[in-house]
Amino acid sequence: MSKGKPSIPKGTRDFSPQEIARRNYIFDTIRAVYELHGYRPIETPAMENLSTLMGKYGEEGDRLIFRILNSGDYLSKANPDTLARKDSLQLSSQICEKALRYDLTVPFARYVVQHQHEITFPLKRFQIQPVWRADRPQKGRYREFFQCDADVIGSDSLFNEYELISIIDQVFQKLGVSITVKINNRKILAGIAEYIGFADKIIDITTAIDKLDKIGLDKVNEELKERGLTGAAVEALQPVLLLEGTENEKLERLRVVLTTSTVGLKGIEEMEEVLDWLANDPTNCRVELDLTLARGLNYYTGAIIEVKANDVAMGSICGGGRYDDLTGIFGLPGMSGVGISFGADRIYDVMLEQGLFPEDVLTFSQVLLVNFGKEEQKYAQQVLKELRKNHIKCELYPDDVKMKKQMQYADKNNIPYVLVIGRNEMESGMLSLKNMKTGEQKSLALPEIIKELFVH
RNA sequence: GUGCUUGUAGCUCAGCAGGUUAGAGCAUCAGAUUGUGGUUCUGAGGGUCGUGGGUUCGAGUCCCAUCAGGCACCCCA
Repeated sequence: MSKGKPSIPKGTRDFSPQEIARRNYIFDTIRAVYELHGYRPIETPAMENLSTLMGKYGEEGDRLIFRILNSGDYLSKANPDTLARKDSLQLSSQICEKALRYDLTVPFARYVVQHQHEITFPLKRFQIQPVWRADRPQKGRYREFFQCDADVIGSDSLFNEYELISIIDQVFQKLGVSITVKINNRKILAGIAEYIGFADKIIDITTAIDKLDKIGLDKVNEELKERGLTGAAVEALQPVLLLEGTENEKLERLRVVLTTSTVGLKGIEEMEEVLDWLANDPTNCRVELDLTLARGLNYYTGAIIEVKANDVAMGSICGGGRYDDLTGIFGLPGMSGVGISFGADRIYDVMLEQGLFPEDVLTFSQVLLVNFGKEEQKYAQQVLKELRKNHIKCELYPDDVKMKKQMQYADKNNIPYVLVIGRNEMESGMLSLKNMKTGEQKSLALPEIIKELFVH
């Protein structure tokens, strides 16, 4: 980097018109599907009180929250001891009251509690906004990125799980992304932990077995022992890890293993019901029961959902699950919710890599009017007005420069048509409409031009 | 927080064992073509080789430090 050159923080990005156009295509698709299913939009502030966020994402999560330094003489309020000890973590909680939101789910929980008396439950809401994480950026990982959440809160029905999976299926079908939906249930995982005698170690067990396809069975077993499991427990876990067959076969076998676990059986029941709803309205994509799927923040209590793009090396592009008591921490217990979140930026990367964006999303103006000078421009001004009245996106080249330059402008900006209005055209009223893709040029009166542009 | 890796033009890179005024392609701008773009041809602008120090007669090249990117782990969208 040379000295004076400006830059932006690591892990953040500028979005140029092309990128915005493509990103909007993703947002619009998701939004349309959400709306089709009765979800309603909300937005929450970029910053929350730090106390709202802290402790909701685990120890690691707390570390990754971007804190906002208080304004004014913030050091005077800090505890002198903390300051002297140079205890950054503790100090930051004394001099930072606000933080950038880390996801959309916790702010949503806060929103629900705060607005509980205005809300008619169950509430179906969606939210498309950026979130920030002080993570180390790498492929498919940014410090500022967009999440597209949909949640149903205040309903225990597993129909919601089905509907969200169906939404995932529809969105990716529309976008042309080939995916696999992986589902699991936290209760089944709890049952497994109980079955092997380490109910209290469920987090350790799940984070270890989550890595199965990444590091292999042996390494997972090693890690399980490191995390405090006995050899016998690891041994007992093996048949569960290696389950195969259809979704229903897997569940049948699990039912035998987990026969003594009430939670486990409940999880199996839940899973069966979701699969049942799905059987009545099959998805286009594959929906797979994956017992090694343990992801999901620690507040998930039921279903866990994760979406992987097929044939692309990319982390999950959509995730979700059910949380029975998310609002409990904010003083509203017993409110169950289930939600999903599309990672727009990762979806963007996948689609770009696979060339899935339609060409026409890059078209802003439908037609460019050539500028030949003052007189012609006056005529063109009226044409512009008429086109716009007919909702045709158009623009006039603002300067009287040579035609080549104006044509290049149209070409570079993906403007599919150029309208040439010179002396001849003004006299005859027949304007020259050029199709930039085919190079074909037609001499047409304005009403015909409007008709022509309207179809395309 | 841990490990690995890379810094040369706006972008992608070349620069051969340290040796004259640091190169290419793409992009940009201009001209060939003053009413027709995407192809072609010609030309131009643009670099204190990330920064600081060291070794040397001489450093883009070697050494050290530092800063900044990238990738992987952890965790996650």
